[in-house]
Amino acid sequence: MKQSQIFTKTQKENPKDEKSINAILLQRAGFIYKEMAGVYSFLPMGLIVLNKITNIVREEMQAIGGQEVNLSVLQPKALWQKTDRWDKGIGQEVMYKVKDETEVGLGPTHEEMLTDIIKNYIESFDDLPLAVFQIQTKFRKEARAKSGLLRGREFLMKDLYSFHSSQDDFKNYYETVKQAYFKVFERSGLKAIITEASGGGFSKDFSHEFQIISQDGEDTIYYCSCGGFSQNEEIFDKKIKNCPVCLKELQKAKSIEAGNIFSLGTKYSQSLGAFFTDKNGVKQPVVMGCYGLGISRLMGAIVEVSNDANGIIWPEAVAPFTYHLLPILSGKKEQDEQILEKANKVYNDLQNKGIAVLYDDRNKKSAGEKFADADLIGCPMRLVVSQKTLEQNSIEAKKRSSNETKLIKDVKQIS
RNA sequence: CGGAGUGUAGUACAACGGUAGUAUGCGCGCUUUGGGAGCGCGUGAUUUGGGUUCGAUUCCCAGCACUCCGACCA
Repeated sequence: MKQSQIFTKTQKENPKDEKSINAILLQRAGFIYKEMAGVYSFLPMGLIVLNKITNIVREEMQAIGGQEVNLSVLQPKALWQKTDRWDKGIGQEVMYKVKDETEVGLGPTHEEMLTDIIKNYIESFDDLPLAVFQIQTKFRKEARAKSGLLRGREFLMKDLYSFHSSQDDFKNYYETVKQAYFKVFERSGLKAIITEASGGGFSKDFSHEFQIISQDGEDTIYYCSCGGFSQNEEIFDKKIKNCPVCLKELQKAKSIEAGNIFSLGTKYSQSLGAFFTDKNGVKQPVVMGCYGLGISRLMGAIVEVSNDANGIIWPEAVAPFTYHLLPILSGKKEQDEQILEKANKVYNDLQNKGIAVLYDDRNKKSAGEKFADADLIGCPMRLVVSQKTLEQNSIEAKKRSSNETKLIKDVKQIS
């Protein structure tokens, strides 16, 4: 991609009225555009990143047998009344409602809708288990949207629901999902701490959050570095001082809840009539689990934990481009032609290899501005072609995360 | 939803109740090119509605918007 062709531009100044790092850097670098509090549009580079995270999540959900669907955003009122959530709880507090000829809600979550669908197809124990997920924009009327992508009123979320014929089968699948979540975070370049949380009336054994430690997080967790213990402040007994596993002193930290998984039991299957016939011919309610993961929030969290004074430092797996190629001109016509010829060749070589590269072909821009933009945008590797590198018949390479530069002879060395 | 703060060029900031200014961006010209380059010319703004006043960007009231703190967050 040629930088001159992208319709976004970087901004030198921090936006007024934004305090959180992710909101400041993502807007300055041109990844997102703020429409309202908690509502952002994704611009070309922002969408590339969002799609990369989406694909990681999709692959891991498919790997554990999840079948992808796309449920409607518009939700019928009658369905939510069956679970008594239209006038109470989430339906009353956070669902946007639209009243025209009929009244409908904009989906904040999809237990009702999906349970209502699957009950038409699940009849026998033979039809279970089943795991269904979607990656979709959710709407929630947050009383206080804040911190850029960390808490929005419109956001991209993956929601997986599982359906089982027994509690034991659910338990096994719950463990499988846990491992899949760890893979998602690891692939996204994040360290997530699995944390026990309040179970919404169910056992805390089956309610876990995946927390990413960050000062801008809204949650507080008590955890041990050994990985054996972590609890959300909501349920933490303050008398506990040491890790029950390794006996080390517990630590307290602010954190971002990037995902949560929990048991639903038979609450929705009973109220919506999702039953199956067991081996003995007895009618039983389907046992359910629910597993959420905020994809746009994850993008914000990555920026929160991976940045420096000059900008974003994208982990390679989610970076908008792997390489940022900068020709630095000399002002002398003959040399500049050589510099551009070399840079063009490097660009074409990388493109031909299928490697994502952002080429800063804005030749009116000064060297300083190009470097500053490269740091702000945060591609993992920077390549420079200049008079200096030409004299040594080489290209300069530098990792965004490091200050060291090295000269390489050819792009073959860097793939 | 309660509390506090802030609304001025695309962006970031100034302006005693009396001609709205600076920086940056953008356009043109020339000079520049390894960390947001220089000079010249040009472009471009007071959140909305009331009120006080001879006169309001400025003071008062209300709305709207944004940020922060709190409550809330299946």
